Amino acid sequence: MTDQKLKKEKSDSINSVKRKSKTDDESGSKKKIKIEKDNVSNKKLKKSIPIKKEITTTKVKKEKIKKESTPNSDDNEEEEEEDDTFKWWENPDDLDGEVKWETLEHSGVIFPPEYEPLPKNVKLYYDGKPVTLPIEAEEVAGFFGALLESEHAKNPVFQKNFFKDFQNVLKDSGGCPETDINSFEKCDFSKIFQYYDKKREEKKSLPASEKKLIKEEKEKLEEKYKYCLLDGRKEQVGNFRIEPPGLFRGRGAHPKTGALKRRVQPEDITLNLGKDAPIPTPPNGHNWGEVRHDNTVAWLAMWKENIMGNVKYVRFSQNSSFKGISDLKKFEKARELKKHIDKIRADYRSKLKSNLMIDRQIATATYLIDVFALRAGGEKRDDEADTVGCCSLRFEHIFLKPPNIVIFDFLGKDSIRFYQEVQVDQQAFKNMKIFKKDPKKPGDDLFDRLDPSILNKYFQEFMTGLTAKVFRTYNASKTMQDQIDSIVNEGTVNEKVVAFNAANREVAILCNHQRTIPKAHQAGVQKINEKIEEMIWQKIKLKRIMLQMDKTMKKKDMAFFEETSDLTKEKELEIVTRWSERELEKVQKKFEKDKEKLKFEKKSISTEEYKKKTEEIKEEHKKKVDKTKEMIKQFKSEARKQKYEEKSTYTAEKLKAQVDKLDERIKNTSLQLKDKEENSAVSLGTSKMNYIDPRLTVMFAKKFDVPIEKLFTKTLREKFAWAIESADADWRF
DNA sequence: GTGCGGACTTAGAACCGGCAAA
DNA sequence: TTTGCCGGTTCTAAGTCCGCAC
Repeated sequence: MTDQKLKKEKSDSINSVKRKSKTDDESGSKKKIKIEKDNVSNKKLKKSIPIKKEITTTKVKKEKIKKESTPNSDDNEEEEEEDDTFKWWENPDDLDGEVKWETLEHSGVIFPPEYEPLPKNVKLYYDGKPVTLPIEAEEVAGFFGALLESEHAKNPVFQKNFFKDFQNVLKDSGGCPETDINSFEKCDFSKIFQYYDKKREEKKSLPASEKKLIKEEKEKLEEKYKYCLLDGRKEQVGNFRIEPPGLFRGRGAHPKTGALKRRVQPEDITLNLGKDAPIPTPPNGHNWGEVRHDNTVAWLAMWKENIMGNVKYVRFSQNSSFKGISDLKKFEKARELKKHIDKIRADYRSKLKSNLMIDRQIATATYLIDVFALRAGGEKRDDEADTVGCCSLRFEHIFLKPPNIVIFDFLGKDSIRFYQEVQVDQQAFKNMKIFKKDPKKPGDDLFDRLDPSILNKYFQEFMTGLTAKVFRTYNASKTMQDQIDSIVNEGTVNEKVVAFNAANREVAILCNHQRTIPKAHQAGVQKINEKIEEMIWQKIKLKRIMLQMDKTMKKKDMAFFEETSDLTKEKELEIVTRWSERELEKVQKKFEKDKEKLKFEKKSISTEEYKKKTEEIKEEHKKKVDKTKEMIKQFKSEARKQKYEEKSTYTAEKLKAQVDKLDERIKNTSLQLKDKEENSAVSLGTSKMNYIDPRLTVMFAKKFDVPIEKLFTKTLREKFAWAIESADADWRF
């Protein structure tokens, strides 16, 4: 199987985890838990109809919710909560079906706070002069002002879309009395920005107690929205807060980025709840748009958003039984693919040579989806960012380098670049060449006969419910299983976690999960590099002192002293200078801060005391500056002369011990740097959350004796409670 | 078969809070 | 004690896929 080989080569080349040989011991795994035993087939899941677990009256239950969720009932609450959890996975026969629930009660949604007008003195400036805006327009100007220093505000498309909508709102709300606002360039939002920035600062610098109070207040207000009653059981609601108005932040080159996302009114909301459930009261003076009782869906409320015309839903939270059930089904479906994958691979391999163009395209696309984990790639509208997946790949997205190298270069979901130079199957290469043949030109579809529905129909021939995305789940979890199999069970817990993360990283790379390199990354790397450089400087200095004390040492241990010649006078001076500047800066900063602090205290102390303290601070600062300068002077002179001060307490042993300590620190810092660089552009979370069967993680934790808390955060532990309780150390994907 | 809307999963960015280093 | 960083959480955009109407 050439492609499997290819795949293996691909992953081997990036894999740095220790390996051991291992036979496939699938049959050996114990099947303790019921899910495992039954292996919940999808058909079975679909056919079954939910059975009501408890029939408790709403009133009683409601009181229970209130009691349980008071924030100060601590431990007790958790225990109670534990008992109350609906363990759906213990009865997998009862899952899903067309009808999703029998009764559903909830409190509706929370609306964002009303707009708070700017103070009279904070204004938009137009053509250099302050102008008055109707409140509606002022709000929109404020949206832009608040983001003034972000990247969005520099994007011309963002500016254009914002300004168009701003002008419309301005017109509809009566216009600006002083002047016509018709040029974005003449608008100056800086005063508005400063106002919001100051507010942000104020909020941040509030005393901890005050912050806590505000938080508690908010929690109290939101309490009842957080939970709902689903078939009499308490379940958590996810996004019960309605999205606040603002400017649409589309990803990549989105044609509508910056457009005004208008305020959602109760009249825009459709609620979904049980027929007999009390209807939550809408905000004063308002009505709900619609109230529905549709028990075939899993949402509590929805509204239509005005930018793209998409529907937004209020749903159950990630740890709800709904999400758990669909996660389990998703991974079971991916595991089912295991049984069919050989047949599918054989089929598309043979169809790569088909005489029918459509079959060749299907086969080639399937190959790409299977081997390179591409997404299906549905068609997109003109008013969306131009991103592609497999079926929507165009002429310009692949470059062919004979004999069989393909360079993929395109923007995928979220405008994340997919760039890979890979060796592909010889026949697949030939096919892609044919698909690009004249008269095809840039802008034309590579797979002109395909769309995801055609491809998915082909997949269903092999397995019901098989679609393109299942391949991603399957290959991701399969990769993780293989990676875990190759990890040797030894070392500290931390080392095992590092090995697990390395495996996780392989999956993230397969799925092309990236993140933009954090703004501070480059600076951070430089800082660490400088730190390492300075530690080496310290170390060499110590070694040179050792030699100053006893020249003969060099002969005794050449290797140890070898690096003493690595540091040139120029380099050392450079390091000393950098160090000096930083030290002086630090001292100065401290001084500024002390002064600032004293200014604050001024009101509460006498003038005399204030004077005294000022003097003290000045004195202290001067002392520090003098001391630092003296050190700088010494270091510089040492560097120039390449001769270092020997202290009376020095002994060869003590110096050697210091060198060892530095070596250890350098090693640790270098490791930290490597990790930082390797992870700077890869995001591990998405694959852990969506692609890696959580039972693999649980298996790893149990088999390698790593606490699950080291691998799953609290939210993930809640989301994957079903996996934590059902997989053991022998579990296999 | 095609186009479209609805319902769901998947995704990175933004935000927040706690903790280690200075 | 403060600050800056990092991991975790929240937010909401952007995909996939299905089913229905024509």
